[in-house]
Amino acid sequence: MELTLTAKSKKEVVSQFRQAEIITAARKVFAEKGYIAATVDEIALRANLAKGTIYVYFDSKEQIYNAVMSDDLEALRRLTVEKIAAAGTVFEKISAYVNARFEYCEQRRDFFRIMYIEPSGSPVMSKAKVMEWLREPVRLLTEAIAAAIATGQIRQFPAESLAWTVADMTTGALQRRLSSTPVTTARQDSDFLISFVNAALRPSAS
Amino acid sequence: MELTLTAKSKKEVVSQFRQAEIITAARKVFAEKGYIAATVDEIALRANLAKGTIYVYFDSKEQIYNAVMSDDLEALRRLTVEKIAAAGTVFEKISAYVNARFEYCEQRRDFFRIMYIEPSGSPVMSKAKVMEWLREPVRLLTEAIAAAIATGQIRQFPAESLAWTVADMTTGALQRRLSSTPVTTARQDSDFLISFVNAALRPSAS
Amino acid sequence: MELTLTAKSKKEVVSQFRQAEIITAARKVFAEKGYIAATVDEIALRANLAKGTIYVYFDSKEQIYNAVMSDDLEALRRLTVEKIAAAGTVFEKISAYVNARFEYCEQRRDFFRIMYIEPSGSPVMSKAKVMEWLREPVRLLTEAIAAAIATGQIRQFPAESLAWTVADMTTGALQRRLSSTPVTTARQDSDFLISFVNAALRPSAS
Amino acid sequence: MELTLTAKSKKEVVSQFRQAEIITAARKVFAEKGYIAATVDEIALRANLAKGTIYVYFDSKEQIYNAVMSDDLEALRRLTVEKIAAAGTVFEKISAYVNARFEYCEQRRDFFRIMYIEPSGSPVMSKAKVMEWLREPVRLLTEAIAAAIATGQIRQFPAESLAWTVADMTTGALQRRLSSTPVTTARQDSDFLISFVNAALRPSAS
DNA sequence: TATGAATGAGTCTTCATTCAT
DNA sequence: CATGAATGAAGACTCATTCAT
Repeated sequence: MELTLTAKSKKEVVSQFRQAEIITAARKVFAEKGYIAATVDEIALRANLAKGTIYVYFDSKEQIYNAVMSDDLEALRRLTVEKIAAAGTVFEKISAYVNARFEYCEQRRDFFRIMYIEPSGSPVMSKAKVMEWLREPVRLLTEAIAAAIATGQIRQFPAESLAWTVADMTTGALQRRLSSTPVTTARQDSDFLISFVNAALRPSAS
Repeated sequence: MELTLTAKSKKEVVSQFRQAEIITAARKVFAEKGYIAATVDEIALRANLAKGTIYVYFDSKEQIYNAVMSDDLEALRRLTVEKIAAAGTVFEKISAYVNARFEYCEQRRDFFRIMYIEPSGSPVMSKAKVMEWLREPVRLLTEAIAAAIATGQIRQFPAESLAWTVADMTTGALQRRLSSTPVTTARQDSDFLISFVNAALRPSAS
Repeated sequence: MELTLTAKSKKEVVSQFRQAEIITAARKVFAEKGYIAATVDEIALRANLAKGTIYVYFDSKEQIYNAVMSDDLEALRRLTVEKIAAAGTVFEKISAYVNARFEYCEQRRDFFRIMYIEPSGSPVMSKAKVMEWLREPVRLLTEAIAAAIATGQIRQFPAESLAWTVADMTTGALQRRLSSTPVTTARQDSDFLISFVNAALRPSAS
Repeated sequence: MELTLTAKSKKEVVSQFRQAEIITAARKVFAEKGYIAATVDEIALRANLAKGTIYVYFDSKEQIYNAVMSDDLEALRRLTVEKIAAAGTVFEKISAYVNARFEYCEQRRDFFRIMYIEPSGSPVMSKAKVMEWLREPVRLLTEAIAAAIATGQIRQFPAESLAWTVADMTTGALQRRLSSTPVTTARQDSDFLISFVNAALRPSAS
């Protein structure tokens, strides 16, 4: 019994290890080439596996892509949500969102490249899922903003639009950092964004 | 004499018409599929032409893509630049930028889809050109902002970062409108963006 | 009546003129590219005609090729046959063959290029015809040689093999002159061939 | 250990076998159609492989062509050079050249068909190489002839022209045997050529 | 007659996926 | 499980030929 169990576990461990290896290799390739131009051959090469082996762990190129995305999207979602939840004021929550994005981008350039640069040619099914993943932090932001508006802490703006705008500004800044050699530090960029939003939010001095 | 002239003109007109037809068809296909996944076959199909005919007017798929992009990028650039130039104050100039973008997006959804969604796999040469095209309006914005800061009209922010952020916010808003059925009107979105930026720029009441 | 006749003649003249123009252009293109790689487009270009016009005078690319070949093969055949007939002794006849070839090659490099370099991909039907055209001069040579052998003027060799060998030597020499910049003059080459054959033919001093 | 070695060898053997199969099939197709008219499809068909499989072993049609040519040209060159080197007198060396050509042609009709019939459209790079390959035996012949002339063994002729003429005669004879059903045996043809050359070379009985 | 735009069959090449070992 | 050879469906591009003007 135990033997079998152990054997199974071992297999599973190995299996998970392989999957992770493949995902890591695939992430790089997708980031460089985009979904369509990426070849399973190259993913296999970078994973130091034979092409056939890839198909032992994944059914299709699309499935690999989805695995890559789920992996990172989930991590990014969790990180962002946690940071936002941990923050106190709206200002801190917005700050938390921006910083979480910048941090994760620093660690996971490849993933961000896929996210921000990936074509419509990528598997469509996941698009909805992707949106869902990204939406949650914005929802948290929206709620915090709505509450702050209600208590007059900040100026009256449509809460959801505002939350999305914070997201857009962040995305834009990161995207620009990824597509060309940045002339400013990441810290400068995030600080600017935060102070800019803060300036806009401060209630008008009536 | 006139006959010859007319004849020549007619041919040229037909030729230009065909090119335009192909560009229109290609724009749709590129918007839907991205550069790599788009097939010349489908472009031909949508233009109601045989595949071979496409190659009478363009040398390659890449050339079609470049034609599509140049066409729209130049129009967008001109429109934006003109509107900004015509505007008086910084606030009006920012407003002009946002509105120009929203307007053009309204007319040219397909083009915006290509712009915002286009993969890394697209022809590289044009990428640099594209950047150049997009950069100019931001440069104008940057200059106006820098001047306004110098005269104390608006709060002190890094001018270029600010200009790009305006662009990012606009892009983000449009992108979201394109990828899902929007719940707000375009007018509401652009108005929000403008008032948000204005709020941030107003010099602190010290 | 006469009017009609004249009109017809004029048409025919023009038609023949056009055909000749096309053949001339085609000869050059076939010589440079070979049958398959040659395009009707380029033939039209060189003939200063529209592509469609080519098809007014010829039914197909193959027919153009055949016209080119017939044209030159017939001229070459006639020239060679006449020179051989005009010559007196075997030695002179052989000399005539070699010289006719060298001369014609000098004037019609393009044709020779097609002849000697043309692929198996060229229209097969004509191949047999081509052979027929080339065979006649060799037949004359064979007869002259056979007669000379019978009278003991020259050494005993299989007459037909000998005649073909003279043709081969000539062909080979011309071919080499065509494919690289020759270091010897045409005259030196032909003189050598003739003296070589003469040396071989002289009856053994028994 | 041995197992591994054997395994590896087996794969390599299979791989080499496949390459050879493809080359063999390609040789036939190229011989029949010429480089341009030959299709990869047909090569695959004749090799009993799918088209895609061809591209597992070769990168392009051109590469296949080069492989075919290198293969045979090198073998032909070596055979000829060896036979000439092994021969003693000039007469024997010439005889060796002719016989080597005839023998190889007997075994490798397809190759000779490509060689003698190949169009101008074939890959250009190899053309120079081909010439180089063919030149060496002629060089050996030239040297032997020059030496024999110097010692008065044979009549005075320009050595290089003479060597090329021997080559031309041989080529011509083989070409004719290939393009139509020969009425003479190969032996008769080669014997004739050799005796013909010998007759020409014998110093004049002064 | 002359034209050249339009056509579509045919070519090389790539690559996701399968399967025998 | 791991492999990588084999496959064949697709895609970009070419060009001989046709046909409306």
